[in-house]
Amino acid sequence: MAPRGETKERILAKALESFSTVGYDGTSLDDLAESLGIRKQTILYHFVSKRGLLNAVLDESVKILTESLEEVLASNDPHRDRIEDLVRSVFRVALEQPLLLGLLREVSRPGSPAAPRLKNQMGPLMERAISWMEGEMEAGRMRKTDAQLVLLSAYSTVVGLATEIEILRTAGVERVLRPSAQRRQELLHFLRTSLTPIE
Amino acid sequence: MAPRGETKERILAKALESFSTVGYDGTSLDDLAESLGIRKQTILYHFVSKRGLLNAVLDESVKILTESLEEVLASNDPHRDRIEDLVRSVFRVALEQPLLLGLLREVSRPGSPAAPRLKNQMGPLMERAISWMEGEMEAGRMRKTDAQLVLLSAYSTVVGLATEIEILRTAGVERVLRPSAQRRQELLHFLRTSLTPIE
DNA sequence: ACCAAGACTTACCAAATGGTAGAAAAATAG
DNA sequence: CTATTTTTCTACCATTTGGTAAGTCTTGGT
Repeated sequence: MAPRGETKERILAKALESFSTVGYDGTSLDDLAESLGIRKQTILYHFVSKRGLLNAVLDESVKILTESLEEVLASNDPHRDRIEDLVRSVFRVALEQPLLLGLLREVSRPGSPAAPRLKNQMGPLMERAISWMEGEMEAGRMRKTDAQLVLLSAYSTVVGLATEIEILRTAGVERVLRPSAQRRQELLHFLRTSLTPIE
Repeated sequence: MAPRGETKERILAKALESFSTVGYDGTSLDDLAESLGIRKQTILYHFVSKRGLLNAVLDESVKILTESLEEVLASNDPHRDRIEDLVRSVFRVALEQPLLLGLLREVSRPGSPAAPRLKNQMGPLMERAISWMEGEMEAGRMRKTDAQLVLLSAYSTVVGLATEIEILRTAGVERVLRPSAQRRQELLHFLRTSLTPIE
């Protein structure tokens, strides 16, 4: 029928959407299939089980995120502001693929079935980021703090911006969603002032 | 049997545990009942439906959190460091009732059935916190930034510390969990350096 | 033309889910 | 002790769930 892997990718896309909004348990294969105009067994054919589908979606998402960050971490150009590059990069992903961060949020819950898989895949990346930060601190280009805490804080903030905004939207004042560019600028400022060493 | 509302509270406690770890959809009333040595219908008797149970658990949790914060926000003592008090207060809750923050995280997902209820309950508190911060900024006691962003960032960080640590535990280096007191100190430092105005 | 492999479907199913109806047991009031 | 109310249980049930088995249809190679 569909000659190429077109169906498979359509399933992956819809699955990402569903997992990241209603969660893993909240996603029914039947509903997913129906929303695709497809029979459930087609899904099971491509991905052996529901768990298999989650794994596939997760793998794809982590890959995108990793590639985006790896690029920044790899460059050694001392003229560029690495922190700014990182924030920009993550923000770009968050804006282009907000569902992707939603999935991360969903899957990084302690009780999630895919939590260990996520650990394995994100582990090396985290390790690199942390050791890079610690290197910067050693060299005096960054104020000495708990690298992991800063990382967790920034990560949580961005994920929060991408997902949890919903709550604040009506909870806070009326107009809440500042242009994301401005938001990014302010997060950047926030991070920089607490990270740049005192001259 | 149990003469007082003892059973009801036992149910609430276990429900909080379950909701905050495996999520709402991941929680089965049968399992919950079994883990309590009770029949499912007893749960349905006290709380009309599963959703009713979630609402009850949520109400209780928000109440605890609100009381803890309200106390700090209310005091007008200019000699005390309000930020420090806030961080301490939230950390105390996070340490004593980590499940409570897990529930918040679960329920604050956009697609959650209890999201609107959470909005309504947390709304006023958020509003107060934000307007307080903006007041501080006006008075020059706090550097001018996006109050909501800072709030979201701090909130996400603490929730992250309470729940998402799991990922970093094995992902990052071996020993990761610094004593929470130290963690709190570093978050405090992190916040203060980016919030105190330049003299 | 034929056949093997891939893609997708229909037909089922056992288990689990949230929920209803009503009986039994326990606590309490008189 | 009896009547009543509160609490808990047994017995069911309709629906949904993820998954299996086996078929049909399509496509591409020879």
